[in-house]
Amino acid sequence: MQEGTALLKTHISKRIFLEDDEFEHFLSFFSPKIVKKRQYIIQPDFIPSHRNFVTKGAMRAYIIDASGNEHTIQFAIENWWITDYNAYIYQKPATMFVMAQEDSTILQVNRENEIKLKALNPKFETFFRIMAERSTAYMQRRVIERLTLSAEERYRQFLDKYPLMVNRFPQYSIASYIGVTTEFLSRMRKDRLGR
Amino acid sequence: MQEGTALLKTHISKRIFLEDDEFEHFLSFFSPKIVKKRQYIIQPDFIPSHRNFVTKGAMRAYIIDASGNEHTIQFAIENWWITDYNAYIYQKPATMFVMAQEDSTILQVNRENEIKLKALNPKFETFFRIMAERSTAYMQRRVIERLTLSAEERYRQFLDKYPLMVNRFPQYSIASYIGVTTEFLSRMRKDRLGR
DNA sequence: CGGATCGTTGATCAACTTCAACGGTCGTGG
DNA sequence: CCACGACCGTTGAAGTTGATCAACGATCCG
Repeated sequence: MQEGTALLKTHISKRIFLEDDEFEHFLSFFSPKIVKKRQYIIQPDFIPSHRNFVTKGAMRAYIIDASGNEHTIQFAIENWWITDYNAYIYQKPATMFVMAQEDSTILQVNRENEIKLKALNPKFETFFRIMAERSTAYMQRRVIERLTLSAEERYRQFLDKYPLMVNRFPQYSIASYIGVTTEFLSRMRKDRLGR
Repeated sequence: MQEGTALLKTHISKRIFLEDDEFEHFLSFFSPKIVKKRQYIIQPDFIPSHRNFVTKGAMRAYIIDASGNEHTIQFAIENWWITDYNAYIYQKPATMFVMAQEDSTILQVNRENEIKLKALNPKFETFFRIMAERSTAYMQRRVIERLTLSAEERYRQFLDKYPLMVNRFPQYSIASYIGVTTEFLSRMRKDRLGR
């Protein structure tokens, strides 16, 4: 078994129960890939072929808007999935960049294999259903936070929820994730937070 | 067959293929409910027992934040699902209100029946997986819009995407959905939009 | 008819952005 | 192994966007 599959196995077993041979079958559809820091696995205008599970390192998905500003959509470190979700699901050209923030290793399924997996075993289908449900819930929480909290509160929540992310991603990317400019985050940290 | 199930049947058949008896089986887990204007089907602190499919009328999910301001999380008219997603999925106390904006009719599944359905037939599981995947994609688009667009652009997009919603929900609820105050939306409409 | 509900308008204010400049650090090539 | 440039965070000053508060008018419905 490849390096890193142990992490994915644990990840899966927290969501569904699989027999050993089912695990092996499931994992056989994934292939490992090494990505060097600053290298891209998804770029705008190309259809993203894979859903990616990070087994080592740190990756980041972001968009560049009409005025050239960068907005972080998602962070991913070990045990997180990352892709341009819309583009991957509907197999349309990506609008995001997904970039390695550190030298990383990921496990990839491509869209065809994912579809095969879902058809192969109802448990696999269940796994993807649970993932999607939780993602929806997660994204909805993010929408709610954006509607109801101030910039400072959003930053505090971020520190609280993702303490492991804080030191592995540049500050400007965290600023753009919570929806403020680098400068303003810098000022908040200086004026209002004890760090 | 109950009134309204025809809508749900069409809705399902756009996502998965079912035989007639499977349809009937699926639909037998749902029950219709009539909700009068201004009546609530979900309230904070109560665990939401149902996922709701609107067959007639209009419903709205919103949150009241710490300073007493209302924020619309979701609109639903005919053929839309609505619930407090986080609370329903994890069976925790709701944080949202879900209210009928017009006299409405909905079809309800409760959590236990939904779980039974998923276990009963892999196709049913697939249906819920597809719903969840699309919801994730949808919510992610909303996050991206909020990060990259101005208030005016968000309102224009709303008009563009949900022309049917505009006349069925009060303006302040649309304002809070796109993340501005009623007053500011009113001014935008006056100053900058031809209506 | 009368109150609730909703949208509008004006004046002022706060949150956050923009632009420009600077300083530190880190990694890479010569 | 040093120097230089990229990268990143910080700071200041001024500008915008959108919020807040208060008042008013219209409409709808019972």
